[in-house]
Amino acid sequence: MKPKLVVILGPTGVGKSEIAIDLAREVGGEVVNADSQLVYRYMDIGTAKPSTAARKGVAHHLLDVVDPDEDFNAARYRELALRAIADIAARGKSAIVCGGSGLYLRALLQGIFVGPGKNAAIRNRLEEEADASGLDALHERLRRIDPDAAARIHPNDRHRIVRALEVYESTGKPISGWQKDHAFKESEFYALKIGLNRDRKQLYELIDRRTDDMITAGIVDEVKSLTERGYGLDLPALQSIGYRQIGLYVSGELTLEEAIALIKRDSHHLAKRQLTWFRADKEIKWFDPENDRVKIQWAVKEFLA
RNA sequence: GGCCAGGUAGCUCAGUCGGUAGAGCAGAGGACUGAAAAUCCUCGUGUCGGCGGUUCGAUUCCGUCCCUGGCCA
Repeated sequence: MKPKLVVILGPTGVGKSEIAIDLAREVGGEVVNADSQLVYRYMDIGTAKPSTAARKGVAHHLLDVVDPDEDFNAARYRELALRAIADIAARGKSAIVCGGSGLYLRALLQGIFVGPGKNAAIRNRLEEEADASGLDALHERLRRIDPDAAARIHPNDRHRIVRALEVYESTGKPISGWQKDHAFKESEFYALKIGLNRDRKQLYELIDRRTDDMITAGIVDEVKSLTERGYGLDLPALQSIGYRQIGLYVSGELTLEEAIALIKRDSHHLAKRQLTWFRADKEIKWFDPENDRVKIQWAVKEFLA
């Protein structure tokens, strides 16, 4: 019998945290974060990290586990989440996984290929090559060594071209080979996937309001204090929505109004991308976070019984 | 009130030397295996401000009216 796992997922700003915390109180559970930005310390306002007050009485895992300049990724997430879930089970409690990062959720539930991790030396060299001789040249090289991957990766998709070449160069085995071996076969959990969604227009309005609240709550000071701690604005963690735009404001390249408008726009885009990812997963049961609270509770209690 | 510049896609604007129009942004859909809040792909008919005139044919030229902005009174 596989261990049971409750998963709360959905687009940014839809109200996942609140529902997860309520459920945790209701069933005596603990929350495991599944959001790629909430793992970073000192990044609270811009990530809409649930406050300690909101979390009161409910244990949370995988929040604030790395510094903003540390490497973090889906494989590492999987390891830490598996450990947290095992600990929760050992305590006789229910784990409630909550977050909106589709890849992290998939890595947790179905694994991720166990190949080479990031190789900074190779990656940096490939990036330089891309700048010097163009992305097309790299995609062409990929086509020669790994036609399967090249067929699936668009010639403009810089991240994936670089990653695929990185994997090949560090192991001599093409990434498509690693992926075929893994293929997301085994799901080691029996998961109840609860998707939260609401009317798109309403969702965007909520995101806009939340963005204005972030300004009031002091996201500008948060970004300044991050740079004062020595974290560069070019770090991947600080290139995420909110931090990137406020960073441009702080460095004088945008007005505050422009930065706010861009945060709203980019958050809409993010929400849309998240929904595209989740829509493809037919195991998800969808609910309206406002009107279906009771239904969600029933579903979870029935699942855990 | 006069003069000037405009009124074209939800927004900002381009364009048609007369043959009914196209970019960016917004918006929508999609991809996603160690950066994923990242990276990338696809999708453009709208009385071309209203009415009249010239013309085989007007969004384009002419007249007139309305609206917006600027300058002058």
